[in-house]
Amino acid sequence: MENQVPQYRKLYELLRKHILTGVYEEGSLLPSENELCTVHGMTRPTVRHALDTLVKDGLILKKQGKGSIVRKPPQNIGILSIAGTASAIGVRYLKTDILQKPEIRNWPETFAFELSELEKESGCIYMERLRYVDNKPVFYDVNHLPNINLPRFTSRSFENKSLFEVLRKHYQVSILGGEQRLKAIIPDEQIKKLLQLKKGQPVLYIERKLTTNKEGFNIYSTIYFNSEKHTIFGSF
Amino acid sequence: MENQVPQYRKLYELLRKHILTGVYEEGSLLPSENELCTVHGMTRPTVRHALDTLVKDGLILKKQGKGSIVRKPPQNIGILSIAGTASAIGVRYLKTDILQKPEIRNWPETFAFELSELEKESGCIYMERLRYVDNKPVFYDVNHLPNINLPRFTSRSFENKSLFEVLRKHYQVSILGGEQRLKAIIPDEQIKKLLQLKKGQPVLYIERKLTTNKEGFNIYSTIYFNSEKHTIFGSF
DNA sequence: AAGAATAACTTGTATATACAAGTTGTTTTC
DNA sequence: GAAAACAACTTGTATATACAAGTTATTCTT
Repeated sequence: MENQVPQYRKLYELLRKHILTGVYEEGSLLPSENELCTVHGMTRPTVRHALDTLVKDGLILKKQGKGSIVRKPPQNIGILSIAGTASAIGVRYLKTDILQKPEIRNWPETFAFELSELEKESGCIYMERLRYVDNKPVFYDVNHLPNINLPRFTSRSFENKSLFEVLRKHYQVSILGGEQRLKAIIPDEQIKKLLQLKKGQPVLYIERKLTTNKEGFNIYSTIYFNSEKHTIFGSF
Repeated sequence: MENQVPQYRKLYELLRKHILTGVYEEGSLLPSENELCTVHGMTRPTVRHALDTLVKDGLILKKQGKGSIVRKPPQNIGILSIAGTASAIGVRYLKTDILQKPEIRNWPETFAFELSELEKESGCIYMERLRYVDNKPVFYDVNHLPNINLPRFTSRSFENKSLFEVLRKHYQVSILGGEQRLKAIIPDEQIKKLLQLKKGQPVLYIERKLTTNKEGFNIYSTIYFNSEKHTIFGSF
């Protein structure tokens, strides 16, 4: 009754947290499968299920006879973490301004992607963010998601958490994949102002649709990215 | 002795082939797990392992109580097929000009990526291509690959074959993954001329490193893309 | 001391089984 | 005839077990 979260999932979440918070260092070994079994009171298939999920996330790398090697991040969803051309460290100190708190709206008249009936009916949650590296704006994103089964979502704080993290943690929504289109454009005045661009400086323009484990629940984002001092980085 | 390929892998390969060749249509259901068990003489965990791999590939989508839905693929490597904003059909009629036939050179002094010792020693093969959609140039790429064990490579024709196809077919080199960095830039005069750009039109600039199944064999590309009428499209 | 064999670990593959939970069509009930 | 109950499917989770295969450190042999 009370135990709707499966065991392998719990172990996965725990290990994931420990990897990301640095309990296990990059390059070191996770406890062996048998150890994890005895410690957490489960059998090997269950433990392996959890580890498989971590492998899929790219957080560990398994080697037969050796163990599970902690791999810290690319942590990209598809393409999309920011790598500073000088140092990639700055990423972790990314600050976020919420320009528009999540609010319920109608879908825009013209939309870059096609919506399902369910999505159309549900209405959409809209939010805008401006993100800073070294106190300079580099990343402006506009997000649309369907208003399906997300209790209290509009009152949550996203200040320093990623949107994905909130969805994963509180609503068990995980990103399965997606598609995106990229262009180089000369931005309009509004974008130019927001990103504090120099005259003639082009921006990366990205339209994305992310599919999730919840049927009919997709996340739509439009991104404007100042690539003067940073680049969009992706590994695959 | 002779049976080094695991059963789940065989089943995976078989189902994969059947999905890609159209034995199962998009949206239809795969045989149930129990059916697959009896047909192929294995147990459910083994069958499920095979199906898990297909899910990871994005070739099927499982639904509890329902079955495994065939999902045909985008099947891109990372980002990088071109989708015309008007019609994506034009892609197939992409023409290629070889501006610089493959030739052996030294590695550039400054290079966007770090090279291994092996790669440095081997020298590099260099080639440039300009690619057209509807007889207009949209895509200019500069490629560097290490000169490791590629007999007769510099004398091959790449006119209408993809570089990857030649590598795969003739040298058993397959792409495992890679990383890339993207920017929006204002191009210099040379690029502007090559891509026949209007004044002030920015281009997408991409640096890529592709890793292959051959240890120490990576492919490095620099791409300039005119995104006025087309977009870079990727799914993941 | 150097190399070969071994033992003790690790993950990989596979079987056999059980019940939970979601979906769908059929049967029963009203 | 319509709604509720049921049965028969589907995939999801989990246990218990066994052996194969790769890695590493130790022990034995030379």
